[in-house]
Parts: sequence; C-alpha cells; structure tokens
Amino acid sequence: MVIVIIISDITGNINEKVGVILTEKGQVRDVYDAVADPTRRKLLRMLADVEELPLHEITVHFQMGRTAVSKHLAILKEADLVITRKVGRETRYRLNVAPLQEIQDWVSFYEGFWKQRIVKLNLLLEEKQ
Amino acid sequence: MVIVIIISDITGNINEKVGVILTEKGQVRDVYDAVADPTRRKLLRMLADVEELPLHEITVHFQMGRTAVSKHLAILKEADLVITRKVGRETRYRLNVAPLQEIQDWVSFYEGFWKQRIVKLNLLLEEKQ
DNA sequence: TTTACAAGACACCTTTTGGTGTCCTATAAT
DNA sequence: ATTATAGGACACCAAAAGGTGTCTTGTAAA
Repeated sequence: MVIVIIISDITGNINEKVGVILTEKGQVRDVYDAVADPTRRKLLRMLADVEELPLHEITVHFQMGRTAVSKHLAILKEADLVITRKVGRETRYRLNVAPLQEIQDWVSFYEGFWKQRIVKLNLLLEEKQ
Repeated sequence: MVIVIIISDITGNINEKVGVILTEKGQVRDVYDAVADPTRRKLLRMLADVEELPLHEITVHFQMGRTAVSKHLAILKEADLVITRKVGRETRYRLNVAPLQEIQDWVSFYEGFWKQRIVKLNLLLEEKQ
C-alpha cells in the first residue's frame, strides 16, 4: 500500500517523495504478517541466540539464495523486528523483540478462554467422582 | 500444499482421494498464518463475544461479500480456530481458542528478552542517580 | 405449494508473496 | 593494483491470497 506525497515550494518547484502508510505503532509492516512465515520465525530464533549476524552468515543456514533471505529480513525490518548496522562491507542484523509485545497482548485476551475451559473441565471431573 | 492419495482395490479399480499435509498439531493450516489477516482477527474477536453465530449474521458486520467472509472462516476452520454446526439452513460458527496456545508459547520465549531489557534499564537509571 | 433465504461450489480476476538470476558498487584481501 | 567478496537493486516468474459474481441445492416461511 503506497502513497505518493507531492510537496510544492513557493517557486512552484515540485518535490516528489514516495512514502508508505504506517501502522499506529509506527511500523510499515504488520507484526502478525511478518511473523506468519516460518522462515521469518526461524530468522528471529537465530538472532535470539547471537546478538548480531551479517547476511552472508545467516544465508548459510537456509536452502534458499541470498536474495530471498535478504527479502525476508527486509520484511522483518519493516515490522521493526530487526535492526541493521553497516560494518565494513557487511550488514549486520540484530533482533528487536519489542513489537512482539503487541502479539502477546492480543493473545493474552484469549488466554482467559482456555483457562476458563480448564476450570470447567475440573468441575466436570469432580462431579464424576 | 496438496498431495493425492491413490488407492487401488483387488479388482484394480482406482479410488482417488484428495488429501492435505497436516501440521504436527493436526491442523491443515498454520495458526500464525490464519491469524495474520486483520479480517480474520476481527472474526475471532466477534466470536469471542457471542458463543455462536451463523454466517449471514457475521457477514453484516463486514464490507466484503458473503463468499469472502465464508472463505476467511474456512481458513480459520482449517487452523481449527473455529468450529461449525449446521442448524436448519444455517451454519453456525463457534470460537475454539485452543490452537492460540501455540502462539502464546512461541511469544513467551521472546518475552524474556524484553523483561531483561527492563532490568538493564533500571540498573542504568540507578547508576545515574 | 410456491416463494424467499442461507450457504456451498465454482469460475474468474488482480495483487501479493516467495522465490529465482543478473548486474553493479563498495570494501577487503592478495 | 588486482582480485574476491558482501550485498543492494532490479527484472522476472509461478503460485497463493483476497476478493468478486453466478448457479444450485436444501430448508423455512407465505
């Protein structure tokens, strides 16, 4: 979903800037969406172990090519789940867990439901005895 | 991801049956995938409030047509997040939260990371004082 | 016993997704 | 100074996603 912002100055010159619609949270990409793909979840899991990793090292652990892995990381970055840093000729990737809190908040709403179910089940078992 | 199972009986007649590859948990569809779409999350939220709802009543609350809503519900059903029951000419949908536990387990692994960050932040603030 | 309604089953369309390969530039190693 | 490597930027492709509309069947209401 891409919008084009056109800014004109006093002289009438036009500056064209390509922007994107942002989430309320400020990310370009929905965090649920970013996490839906198993490859992306594997990437997060990898980065959870190692503090920082360059693209080519990450790529080794996947069957697909570098371009594909890079794209997945780009999506994670759009969701703010990953932070990049240029070191020499390599780009190092680092995990940023903060946006996952949104998912946890969301799922914790439903948590009440299955806890309720366990209570009901226990009551039923007591009746049987 | 669809596989075709071909079963041949003694007479040589061939029965063709279309099956699907299942998750370890037994669902046809990944729960992360099912939950990635905002429309589907809205559906779950609706069903959390009302115990049971027929398709046509659900459809009223969306801008898209019945077919589209039905498709989304089918996807939720594939992920076992929804259970259906036929009553007269209507199909009633009911929420099943159980599969969401997988997501909670997954996210709770990363929960440790941001809690850790808060601890580090507090230590930093204490030093400053 | 007609008529209206609920919803399954398709066929169809456009956009997005997840992958590929190639080219090019900046940096590091020889 | 030359060669190798890291990775960004494309162009390209097949399949899946997310919608539409239409037809048909089973059930309910008039």
